[in-house]
Amino acid sequence: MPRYNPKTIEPKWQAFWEKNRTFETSEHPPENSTGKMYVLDMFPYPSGSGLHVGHPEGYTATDIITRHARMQGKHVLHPMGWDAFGLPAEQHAIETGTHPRETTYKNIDNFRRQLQQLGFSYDWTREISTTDEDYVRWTQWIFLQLFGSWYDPDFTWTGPDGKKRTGKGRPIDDLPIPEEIQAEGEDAVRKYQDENRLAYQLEAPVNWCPKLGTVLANEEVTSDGKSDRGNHPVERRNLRQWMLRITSYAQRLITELDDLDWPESVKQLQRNWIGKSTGAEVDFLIKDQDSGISFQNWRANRSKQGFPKQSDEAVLRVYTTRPDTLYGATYMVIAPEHPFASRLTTPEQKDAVEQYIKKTAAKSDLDRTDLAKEKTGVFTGSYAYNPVNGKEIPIWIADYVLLSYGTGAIMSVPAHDERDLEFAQTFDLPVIEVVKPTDEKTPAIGFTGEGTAINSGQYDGTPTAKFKKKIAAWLEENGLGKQAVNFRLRDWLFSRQRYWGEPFPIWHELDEQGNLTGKIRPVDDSQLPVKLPDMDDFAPKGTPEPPLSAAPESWLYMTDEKGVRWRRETNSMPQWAGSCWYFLRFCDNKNSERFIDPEKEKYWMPVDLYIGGAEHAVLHLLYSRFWHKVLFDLGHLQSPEPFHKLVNQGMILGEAELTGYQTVDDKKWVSAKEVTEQDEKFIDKKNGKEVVVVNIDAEDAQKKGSDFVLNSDPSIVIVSRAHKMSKSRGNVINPDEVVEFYGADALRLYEMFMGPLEQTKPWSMSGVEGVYRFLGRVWRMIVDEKNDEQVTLSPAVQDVEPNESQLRILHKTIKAVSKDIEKLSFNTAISKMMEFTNEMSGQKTIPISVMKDFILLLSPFAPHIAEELWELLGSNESLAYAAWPKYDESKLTESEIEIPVQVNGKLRAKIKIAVDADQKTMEQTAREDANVKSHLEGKQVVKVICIPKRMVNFVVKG
RNA sequence: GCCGAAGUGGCGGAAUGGCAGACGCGCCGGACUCAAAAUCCGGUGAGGGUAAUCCUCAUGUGGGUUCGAGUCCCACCUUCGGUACCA
Repeated sequence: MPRYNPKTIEPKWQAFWEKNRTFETSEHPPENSTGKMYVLDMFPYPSGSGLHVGHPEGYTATDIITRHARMQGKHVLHPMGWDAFGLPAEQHAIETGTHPRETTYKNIDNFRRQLQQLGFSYDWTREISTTDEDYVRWTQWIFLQLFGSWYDPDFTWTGPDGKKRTGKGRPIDDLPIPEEIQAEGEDAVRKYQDENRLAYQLEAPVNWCPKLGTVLANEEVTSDGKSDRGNHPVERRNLRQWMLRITSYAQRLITELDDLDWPESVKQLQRNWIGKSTGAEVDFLIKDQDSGISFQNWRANRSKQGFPKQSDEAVLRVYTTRPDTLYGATYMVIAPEHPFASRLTTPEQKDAVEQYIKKTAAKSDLDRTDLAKEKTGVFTGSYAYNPVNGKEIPIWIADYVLLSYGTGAIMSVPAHDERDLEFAQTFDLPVIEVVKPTDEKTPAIGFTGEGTAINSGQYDGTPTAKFKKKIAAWLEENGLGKQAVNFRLRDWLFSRQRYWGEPFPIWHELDEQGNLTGKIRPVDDSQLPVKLPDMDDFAPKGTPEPPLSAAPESWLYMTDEKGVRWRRETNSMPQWAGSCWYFLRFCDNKNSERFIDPEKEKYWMPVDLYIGGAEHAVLHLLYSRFWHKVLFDLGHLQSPEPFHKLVNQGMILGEAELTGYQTVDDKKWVSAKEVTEQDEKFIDKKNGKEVVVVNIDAEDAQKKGSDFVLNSDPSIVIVSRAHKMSKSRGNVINPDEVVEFYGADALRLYEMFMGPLEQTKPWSMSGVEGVYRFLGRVWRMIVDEKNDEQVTLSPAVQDVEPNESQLRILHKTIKAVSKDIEKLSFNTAISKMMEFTNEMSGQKTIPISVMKDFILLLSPFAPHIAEELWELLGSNESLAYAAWPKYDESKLTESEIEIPVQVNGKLRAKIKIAVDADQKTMEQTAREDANVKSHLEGKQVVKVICIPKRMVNFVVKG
């Protein structure tokens, strides 16, 4: 069997690695270790459809890095596991009656098989699944850490990393209890504590998806108000939910991004998601006929007493980023859910307001945002005083103001805010310009940038930036406002109404009637994990009541030592929970005492390289960082951040397709230039009629200018595009089939050769064929194909000293491949190895030593063929820990090199010169070239630029 | 609208400010073969030219900096991804 046959080689070496436990990470670093290296893939959700070609892309990249690192003497940790809770398994269970556990573990087996046949060097003894009871135990334990803590924003401390921070998550017992609450008794204290926990319950409007039978986090709802999974409609409902106080960590989540080696675009995405804004909170006195507080008295009072921490009933507190526009505030708006809404409504306005609130409450997020761009609202009948000038301004209710941001109330400055202007125009409210743009041509109304103040009393003429500072000081001095920071980030809605997730380790107290008293207590650590009860029916009931509420009584209830009945929390945790800390468990996956041994955490963390899809740029990566910081604050971890270096692999699209458009009835071609997309339909712009998409064979099309056109009618432009792989499009590539046909090495190599790791790129089966042929050439370079019986060395491969040019190409390749691996530039590394092979294959004698080094270079990319050839070249040990070849700079230099000669920057000749030729010689040699001569003829040489080893350029005139 | 990434042959892509198109695919020609597959060798940006180690043009568009720009600067266009009343 002389032909390159991955089908025999690959299983052979996979079995070898398993038997010899080649890739198990030793407890202790190897002798002469050059340090630890933790390389991690984003672990997959083991779906029923198996591995997708997108998975091996990142996994091959990390595999190359780790194999290379081992050969450099690094102590490598490279694990794999499963993010196995989640909707699809449960959905499948509902449809087929199979228990999600069964489906999940079956899918895991399939995924593991698929990954193993790709030859990844994972340490499988560290495999974990988020659904393992041992793992769930610690996920629940971490939840209890959150439950048992509060955030002290003023606490200044220095962490184990030596950095000084302000703000810390601390044990709930350390929470100072205000005297007035202490005085109210034990229940009040407990309630106060509960309200301050990092994990707390809240009655809140949530995204309820009837179809999925669950509430969703904001992040799981698309911008058009559909569920991220399944694209079902989502509506708003008030439900009791568990929330995690991620907003407390907002500032640190922004600040501590700085030291991470992440793509700047991902950092920016997180910053935008957290959305910090600075401005001021300002109190507006409500004009109140009953109390009769006059504006003057209030102002005088405030000057004395200052700005209260909590706003009182007499005022409406707003948040603004533009306190410099206070003089332009002509009305106020509160959110429909604002607690003052009904109180501010006058009897005459009562009907209108009630109707409006009802209407907006029924609106889905979809209606409240995108489609309904026109502003709606209703006047409350009440007024407030503008604190800067005492003017009475009306208070409106409108749903363009959100209760969940800032204070849920705004001052409207229609002249300088797009939304306010639109609203003012709709309801005919006054508009006062208070900022003059620096550019004369720009109209002041609608100008939202910075300029100079007008119509602002004594501040007229002040530039915006300066004005902001001045007015902030003035507000503070007069007790009317203070500087404030707001974040777009909301607390994390952490509960789901689903069966297949981690149960909360929480008990709710019941009174004698069986109603919740509001008192809760955590399950004791020693009782963890709270296992999922065995149930036959886990289907959502279409009501917010979770499936677990139908669990067996023995699971659901307990009676404590005092005879009090308790009921378990029946919500479950979201899928994100398990992925928030799995990288920690990999370091110490069998520890039964702790979630991770502190020494191991100190040794392995942070993850040195983390590769995964860009779709997790905010959610998973933000949640993980949040949990990590909480555990860090509580002293359980020494690393403040989980992932040091992050790389996003690009998406792999289907093969490029040519498509054209035809009329529905008579199948006439319509040029793509005439077609536009509307609501997922394609319309002929000329007549508004629908056209259908038709696939076109590559042979029937040609390129014309920048377009592709039909051969039969070049006036018809067609579209060439690669699309996302999807079942409906039928362009999904199954890795199993690729392996079956070309082998794992070819698949790995191809995925790396396609282009830069981070780039989106289309699949091409003939590209796979190309790298497969390359592996065949490598095989034939070393193996005697004429020998049909067994694998023997090609007669050309001999134990001889390499000549100078062989050494040069070898060392050039070692240098380039080594550098490219470090840069994660795998596509160019492979092309360098192709060049090497092209050059060496033809040679009469090929030194074994050169081949050995080359095989080592190839091994991280195509490990199976490399091991096979390594063995053939005379080794009886795996190459997995062989020393990575080193290049010798002195072997690279050539005595004579070719350099370009330019005249006025245009290439005119190439000359051969000694590598160490001085500038004079270079110029001399260049001038002697016939073509250069002809271009210099009759011209005046103004300047000669000679760059040694590079080029010569003559600058001429005339 | 805002934020981010990217525009280079028929295609995927390569190029510390210094020979544009490495490497691969595809295509064309040749060798081997009775023939085919496989393999090997050569060619392949466009246009001009009898030919050359020749000339012109060419990295989305228009300007600029520079002896020299795919690469740096300014403006614009297009595509893709994310996000959207956040005061």
